Amino acid sequence: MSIQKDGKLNQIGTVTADHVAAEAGVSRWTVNRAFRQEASISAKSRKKVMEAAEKLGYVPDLLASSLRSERSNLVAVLVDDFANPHKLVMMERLTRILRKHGWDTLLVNMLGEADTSAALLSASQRRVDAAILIGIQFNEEVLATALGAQRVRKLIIFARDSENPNTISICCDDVGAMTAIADYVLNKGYRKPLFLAGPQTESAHLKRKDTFLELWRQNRGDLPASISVPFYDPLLAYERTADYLASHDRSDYPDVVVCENDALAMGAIDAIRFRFGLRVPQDIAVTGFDDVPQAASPNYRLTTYRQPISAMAEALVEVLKGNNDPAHLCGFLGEMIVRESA
Amino acid sequence: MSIQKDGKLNQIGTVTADHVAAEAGVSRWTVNRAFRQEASISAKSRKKVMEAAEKLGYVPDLLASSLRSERSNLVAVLVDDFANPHKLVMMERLTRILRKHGWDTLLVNMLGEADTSAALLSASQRRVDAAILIGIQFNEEVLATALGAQRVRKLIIFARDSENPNTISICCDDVGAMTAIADYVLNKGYRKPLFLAGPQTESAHLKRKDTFLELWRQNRGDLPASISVPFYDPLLAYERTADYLASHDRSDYPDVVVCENDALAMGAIDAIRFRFGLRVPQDIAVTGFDDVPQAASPNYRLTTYRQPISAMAEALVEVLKGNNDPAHLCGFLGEMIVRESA
DNA sequence: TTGTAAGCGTTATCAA
DNA sequence: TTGATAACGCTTACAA
Repeated sequence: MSIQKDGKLNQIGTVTADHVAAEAGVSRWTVNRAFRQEASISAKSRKKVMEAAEKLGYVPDLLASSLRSERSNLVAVLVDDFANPHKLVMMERLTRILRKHGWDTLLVNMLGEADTSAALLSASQRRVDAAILIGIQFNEEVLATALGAQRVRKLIIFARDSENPNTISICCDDVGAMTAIADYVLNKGYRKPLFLAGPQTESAHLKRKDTFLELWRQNRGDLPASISVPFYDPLLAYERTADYLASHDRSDYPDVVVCENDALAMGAIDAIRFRFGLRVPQDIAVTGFDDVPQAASPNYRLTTYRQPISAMAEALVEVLKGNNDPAHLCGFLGEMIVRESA
Repeated sequence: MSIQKDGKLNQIGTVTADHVAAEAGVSRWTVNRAFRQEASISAKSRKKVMEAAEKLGYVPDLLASSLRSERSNLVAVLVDDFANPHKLVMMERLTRILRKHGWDTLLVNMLGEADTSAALLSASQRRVDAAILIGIQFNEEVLATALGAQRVRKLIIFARDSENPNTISICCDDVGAMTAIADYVLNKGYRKPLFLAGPQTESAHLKRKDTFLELWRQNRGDLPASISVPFYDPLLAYERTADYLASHDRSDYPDVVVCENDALAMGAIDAIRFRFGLRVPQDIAVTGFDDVPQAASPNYRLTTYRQPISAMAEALVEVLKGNNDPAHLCGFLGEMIVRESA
């Protein structure tokens, strides 16, 4: 593919900065400078270098670059919950925006809580600039231990709030969001909500349930009922909702089920309709959270809340660049998406 | 964190093989050998090294390793279609199985057909052992050009069939799969199928539509109608199906809609139900392909076909290891998943 | 089985 | 603005 200095054909066709330097009649370091924005280099030199690079098909080797420098321009995204379609949305946004700003993404499938340490190890062995957790099962304690042992430069919890002082959380304001939902539900005249929550783990968590219950109590005086499932799985939500309804008298049914996210909301809707033959929203209304693509389907027409994922991803980039004060990154506000389910 | 040879505190706390070597009283190369399975090293030396490594918190640096050797144990997965939930299933399987065998995954968000080249460039700059395409929009021509220019060692098309001789396709046998579906539909007594296909692009494609139509013609003598949408998007499938039904007399309605995948099938079901008030399967039946998690929901209860993704991913690993004959990798057979939609 | 020399392609640092 | 030296941490090849 390309000829090396010694004339030998290189196995993977590598063209190095030295080749370009020889072609352009400059030094290797000038070639390097031509490929960075901030470098002090004359326009003329840069032009010469770029033409030579184009001609030879040179691109900088990010591996070698990462080895010598303190940056790899690589981040790891750790995911442990591929059942929730919202993960797909987050991955799409994160990878797109990270790539736009020059970062590549290492996708690490965390096989469970016990795998946290191994997953972080994988990331650290590639010298990622940061590890981003968009999972749910990681345990704060395991995390702290793993973090101490591994040389992960930054640990970012995305779309979730962590108590761990060594991590940076980027998430939306759960109080603000739940206030929007509670206001909507109240204004629509619902009076008997049931809260359907996800895993009640000790890991970085969502304050949505407690926030909603407290807001409701402040407004109406009574504390709504709540149920939960161990995973954000629509089928579990289906079963749990069905159990709840089956164990209550029709007169004790909620008039609205407020769900911690869309995955749960869709399961709840299915149960209300297919297990009890009731109508949504006429008999029981349902609200979600996330606005996954399926929420818009004619089946669900889900009233939900959309987090500003793109803005959150942009903030993450600022953190990577070191431009952001990590203290104020959990105040993002989204918007109510009103459809027909409530 | 750790002390270097020169006594300086290393910024990122790096413990190198040299540190471990000093601690264990062996050479750096013995440390290296201790960390590989095939190396010729005495059990005693290995034990000494491993204890020292444990004590110092040493792990090999994959970046430095990749730089010198011909392998990076890193593969890129290029995705351009985050709307289809089946992508989430494939990513979960691929990352899990790759990681099990020692490969890390670079997730590259291909922003469109025109981005093929840039996406492959990203991958090549990290020296991936292979680039795996699970997208749909890449163009054969662009691919060929990009492939020539970039130093990607292997290009693997996953779950899709490519004509490009320089790529390796790993996919299921579309003829076998469509035969199973056609047989099922015929045996159930349906006589007027409509085929709902995805993008009819020139890129690596699915032969499902042509195969089904031909099988049907051979069996019944008539050629079924077919329609298509430009993306695998349920909402587009909804609109297209609705258009088709609206422009036909009730007596000309199909008795079954055979869909190229589940995403389209779910859109079709929504249209049949919510736009025309018809029942599935009593008025019009629907079949899918992929068996995405949502296909099992009480809403859809979709009769579909499940590809053996895990087996395909294992085959991919064999290709990476160089153990497989790339000639016979499109013969995977899945299984019919029979539910109530047809 | 173990050790030595050389080098992977880039960048930090300093000198010109 | 440009060039030179040394190093990043590891692995290939070969020698002991």
